[in-house]
Amino acid sequence: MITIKDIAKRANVSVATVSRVVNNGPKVGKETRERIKKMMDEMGYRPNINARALVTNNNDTIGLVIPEVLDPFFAALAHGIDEVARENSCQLLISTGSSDKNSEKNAINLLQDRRCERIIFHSKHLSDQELIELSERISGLVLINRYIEELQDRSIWLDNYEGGKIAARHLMALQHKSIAIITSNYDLDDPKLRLKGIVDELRKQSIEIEPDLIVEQTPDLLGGEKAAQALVSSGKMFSAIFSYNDAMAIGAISTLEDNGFSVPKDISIIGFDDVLLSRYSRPKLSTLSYPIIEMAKQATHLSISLTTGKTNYKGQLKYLPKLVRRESTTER
Amino acid sequence: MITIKDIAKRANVSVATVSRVVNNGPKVGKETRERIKKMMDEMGYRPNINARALVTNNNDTIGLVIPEVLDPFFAALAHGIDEVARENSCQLLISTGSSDKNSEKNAINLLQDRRCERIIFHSKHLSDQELIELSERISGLVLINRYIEELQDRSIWLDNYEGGKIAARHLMALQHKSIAIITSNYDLDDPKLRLKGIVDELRKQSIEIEPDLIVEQTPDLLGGEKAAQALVSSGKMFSAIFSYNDAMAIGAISTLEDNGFSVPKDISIIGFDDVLLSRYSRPKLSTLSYPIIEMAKQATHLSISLTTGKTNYKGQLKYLPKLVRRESTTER
DNA sequence: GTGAAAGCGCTAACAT
DNA sequence: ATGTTAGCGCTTTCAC
Repeated sequence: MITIKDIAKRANVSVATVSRVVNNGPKVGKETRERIKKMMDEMGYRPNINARALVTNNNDTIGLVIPEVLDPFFAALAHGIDEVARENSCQLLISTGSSDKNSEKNAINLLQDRRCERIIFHSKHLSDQELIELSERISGLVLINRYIEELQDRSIWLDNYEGGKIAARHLMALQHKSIAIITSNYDLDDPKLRLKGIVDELRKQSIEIEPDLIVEQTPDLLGGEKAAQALVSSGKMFSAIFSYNDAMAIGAISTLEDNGFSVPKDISIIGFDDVLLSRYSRPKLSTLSYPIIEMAKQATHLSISLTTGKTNYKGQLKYLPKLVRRESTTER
Repeated sequence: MITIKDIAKRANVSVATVSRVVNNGPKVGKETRERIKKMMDEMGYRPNINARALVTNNNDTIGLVIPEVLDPFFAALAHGIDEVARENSCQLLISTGSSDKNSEKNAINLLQDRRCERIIFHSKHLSDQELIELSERISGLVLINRYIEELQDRSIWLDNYEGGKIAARHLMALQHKSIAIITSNYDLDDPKLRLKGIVDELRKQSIEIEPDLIVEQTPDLLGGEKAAQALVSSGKMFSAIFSYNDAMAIGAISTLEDNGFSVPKDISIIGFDDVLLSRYSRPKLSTLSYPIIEMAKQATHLSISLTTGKTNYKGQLKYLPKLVRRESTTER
């Protein structure tokens, strides 16, 4: 590998000068600059990022902590970050495995080992306090999908509670009175808030949800199938389902139809997230939008502005889901 | 940030000794080792990977070059790599944007700048020769979804041609004689090979595909919709569709049903890839499996074994798609 | 078993 | 405008 020294020698200048042209620094003669530049790509010089990082403590990397990359939701999140990162010539470094407290700590540690100053953290297991402490040590730390008051200008989040309410209003407007709920069995804020939102809003109209009609499962396709199976087997009546997310909703539809129920004729169902596929499911899924890509992009801008001293981020911090009405919900 | 020096000072030993215990090196007294270890996590010491990388030229990173991370296929690829990488305490570094020759070069350069020795490369635009040259400079370079004879023990690939043939046999077994094809409009080997496979196999039974019934589109949901629209508008008759991938197939189903055609009653359709969602589409999609996660994992093992001197990789290199028969294909 | 010291490739004072 | 030099934090000979 050819280094800055090789260039310096070949060009009869000092390494300092070469370094200056590499970094587009000032104080170097126009002629020299051109000469060195030419030499650099003749010799195929590529700066060693590790060496640079060692001295600057910045390696133009943006870290992302998520549970995994296979879930389309997280893939979308990663995608949004990647796009903005590239615009700012940063590379995306993914640290997966944030499925419990320890793995979250571990994931963030790995990023710190790399002296990664910019981190988008999808944390669901660390305490507020722990995150506050982390934020003091990591200047570019941004939380996504989580709101902490003390860190409110570093939190990009969606109002899940309001989302639940919006779904409730939609279902009530369609005259549904007996509503089942398929929710996640993970002990997290998101499902709780969505659930609370719908329950609170229904209660305003004196509609109560039967406890038997609230079923918990893993928040994925398979979980949706199982949940729907449980609902069907219970023998209870209901005309609509609120699903924690689209994946569960699509899984549920699959099971419902297999059991002879037509969606939405017999049962309406509304999802949450508006993943790409909800537009292509049969029937097309009514859902609540979760503008995760946009949020991810903003998080990245925020993180970058945090680390470049310009604390001039004026973007949005809180997002609201929007009702996306398609075919899976209809009048009772 | 606390460094190796701080530990050394505090423990009254030299940095060399500390370095040895960090790396579990030999030649350090049992008692000293314990003492230093204890001190390290008391003080919360974390080695600086950049510094280490500078001297060892290895930063325990595994690079991945793909066009983007949003596509579920590439997300799955990334996921497989990530899993094996983590088992080997490597971090996944994603370099996206390999959508043309220049961006592929650029993506791989960025990884090289980071002195990343292990790279899984999904290359569709660089020439065989260019890749061969690259492989000489990057000891852990592995190609995925591409076969190059000279690099055959570093290529993990799927036999697309055979895949086309398998689909053809399936459709013929169901008595279909007039078959339409929805393929990708990207100038790549994969669509060409799949197309050639099906055409060759049909021809064996003297079935020719009408040129009007071969339509090219972007290989995604929207492309599938447009392609199906074109097919429907053409007014030509056909009883089955071979789709380049599942995304297009699902998009096509959407359009077909919107136009009053029932799948598979009126028209059978077979996809390619067996993405997670094909199991949950309505009707469930018949398709050809593309074991991309498994392939990605093997690619990672291969890359790691390439860089650790043990060239003892004895895993699979070539993969065959398998017919996954579900509901979207039926007898004519 | 342990330490001293050189050096990885680069940046950033500080000279000139 | 250009050069000299001292590190950045670590690994790795080579001595002892």
